[in-house]
Amino acid sequence: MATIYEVSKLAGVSLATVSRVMNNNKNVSDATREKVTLAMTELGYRPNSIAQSLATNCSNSVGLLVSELHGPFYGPMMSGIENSFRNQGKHVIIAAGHSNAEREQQGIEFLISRNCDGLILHVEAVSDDYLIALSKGPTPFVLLNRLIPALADRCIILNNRKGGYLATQHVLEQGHRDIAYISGPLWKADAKDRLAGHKLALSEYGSRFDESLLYQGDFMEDSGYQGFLQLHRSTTQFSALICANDEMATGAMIAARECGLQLPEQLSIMGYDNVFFTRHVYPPLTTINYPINEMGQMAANWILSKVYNKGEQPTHTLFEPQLVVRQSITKRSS
Amino acid sequence: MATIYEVSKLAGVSLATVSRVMNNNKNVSDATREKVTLAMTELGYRPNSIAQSLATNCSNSVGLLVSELHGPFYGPMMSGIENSFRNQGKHVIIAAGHSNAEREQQGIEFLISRNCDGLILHVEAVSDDYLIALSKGPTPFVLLNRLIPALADRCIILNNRKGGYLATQHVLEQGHRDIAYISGPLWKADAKDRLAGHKLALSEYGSRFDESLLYQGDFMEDSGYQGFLQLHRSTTQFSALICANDEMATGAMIAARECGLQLPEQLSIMGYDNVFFTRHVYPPLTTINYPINEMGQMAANWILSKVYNKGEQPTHTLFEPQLVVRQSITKRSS
DNA sequence: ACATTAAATGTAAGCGCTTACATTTATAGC
DNA sequence: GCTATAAATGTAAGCGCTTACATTTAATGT
Repeated sequence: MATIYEVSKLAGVSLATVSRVMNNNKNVSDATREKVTLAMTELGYRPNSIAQSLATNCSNSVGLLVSELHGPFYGPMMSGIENSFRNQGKHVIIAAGHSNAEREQQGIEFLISRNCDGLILHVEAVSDDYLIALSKGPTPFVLLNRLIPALADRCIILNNRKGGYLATQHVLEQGHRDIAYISGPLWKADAKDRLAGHKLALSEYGSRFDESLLYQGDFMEDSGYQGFLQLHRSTTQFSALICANDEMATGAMIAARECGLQLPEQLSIMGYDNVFFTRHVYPPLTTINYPINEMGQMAANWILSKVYNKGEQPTHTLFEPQLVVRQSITKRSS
Repeated sequence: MATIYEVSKLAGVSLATVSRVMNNNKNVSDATREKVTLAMTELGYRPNSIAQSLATNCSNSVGLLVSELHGPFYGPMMSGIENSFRNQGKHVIIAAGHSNAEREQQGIEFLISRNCDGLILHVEAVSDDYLIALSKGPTPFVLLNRLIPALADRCIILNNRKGGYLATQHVLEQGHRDIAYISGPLWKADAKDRLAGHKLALSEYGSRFDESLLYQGDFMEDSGYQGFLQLHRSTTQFSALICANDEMATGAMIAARECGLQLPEQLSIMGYDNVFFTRHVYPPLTTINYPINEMGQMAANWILSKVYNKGEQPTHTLFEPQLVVRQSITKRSS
């Protein structure tokens, strides 16, 4: 691999000049710029980005930590992010945190030790305090889907309470009154917020919240399955089931069908997230849209502007959910 | 950020010694090793990986190019890969190629210019010749899901012909004789191989292949939808439909249902890939398992062994598909 | 006690770039 | 034609590490 030195020799100029044309410095005459460019192509020269990073103290890389690399939720998020970065010449280094405090922390440290200029973090297990301490460090980061009041300006979140409200409102308006709910793990803020929205809608419509109709899941498919089974066994009847995310809704659908229920006739089911496969389950799942792709892009923007002084300042950090009506909720004529 | 220099000063040793303890060089007395370690923790020292890379000419990063970051197929692949690498201290830089020759090439060049030590490529559009030329270059790479005879030793692939055969065999054994087929784009080797397997099974069972029952899709959902519509309009009848991947099968299911067909009673549908959501569509899709996660790990192994001399040599590069029976194929009692 | 050898440590030259500063060359004003 | 100023180019000192080689120190044999 040719180095800048060989280019300078071939072009008959100094190292500095070659560096200048590489960095589009204005102080180079057209003639020499031409000479240098020629020499570069002749040698098939490519700048060594490592050396550049060392000299400039900027690695042009941003770290992205997500819980899982697979799964319907993270894909679109990473897509939005990679896209924004690549055409700015930044690259993204990925790591998975597996919703586990230790591994999340390892991931973050790994990314930092990799000299990332900035971090985009989708972490669930690590504590607020840890993150606050991290924010005192030299590596800037944004948080996706997590609100820490002390770090509010770097949190890009969804209005989960509103989403929870929207979901329940829709179910209520279709005439359902006996509504079961499978939540996420309630130590996670988003799970809590969604449930809060649910309760709010209930009370606004003069329905009271029934503890025996609540099952706490873990956002994974199987807990939706288990949740339905448990709810179904209990004595309290319900005509609709709201799940705090789509995977659990899917699990619940499978369980319901196994229990002989006709869907959606005998049970209406509601999801949350609007993950791509919700269109494909049967019946197509009514759900709440989570604009994760856009939020990913916004996170990328944040980094681009705060770390690299490129692009516009991110304008909003609070995104709004939307109801997506499909066919898993039927009207209940009472 | 503390540098090696400050550590050496605090510990009262030379730079070289500090470097030695960092790299676990045996020629350091326990006493000084202790001193240095102490100084490091006291200063909160972290080696600058950029500087290390420059000095060693090894970036400890491997580039991963996939068609899309989202989608059910790539997630598990990336998962397998990231996992293998991280606990070896390597990091993965991702880029998306979007099944488009130009963007794939850009992605590869981007990754190379980023000084990746090795590349894992899932490319579809770029030519064999380009890849062969690339293989003469200094950056080693493995190919995932693509066979180039001249580069066979670095191709990790699935026996797609066999998979195609298995799919059709199963359908035939359930008694179906009139079988429609929605293929992938036939310029792609995998699409071609799957179709070849289909034809082979057909002929082995004394059934002939009917051109009018073939529709060429593009592996995306909508082409399954369109494909079914076109096939359905034509005069030739069929009791089963085999799709060259799960997304198209899903699209076809939707179309079939829209045409008033009862699934699976009036039409059996077969997928390919065993993407995670196939369990969730209705009826659950019978399909062919593509062990993409394992193949990703194998690719990672390849890099680990060839580039970093770590881990065992990858043993096999040809993976075998397997039939996954669910409920989308019914027995045809003729 | 001394030479011989091995182990531990230090010295200094890179790795391929950027950039402040110095120097040279061109441009303009008189 | 000569100075004042701006533009173009060059010089050289880093950036934070690694590593070949040189040097010092400790261990061993006699």
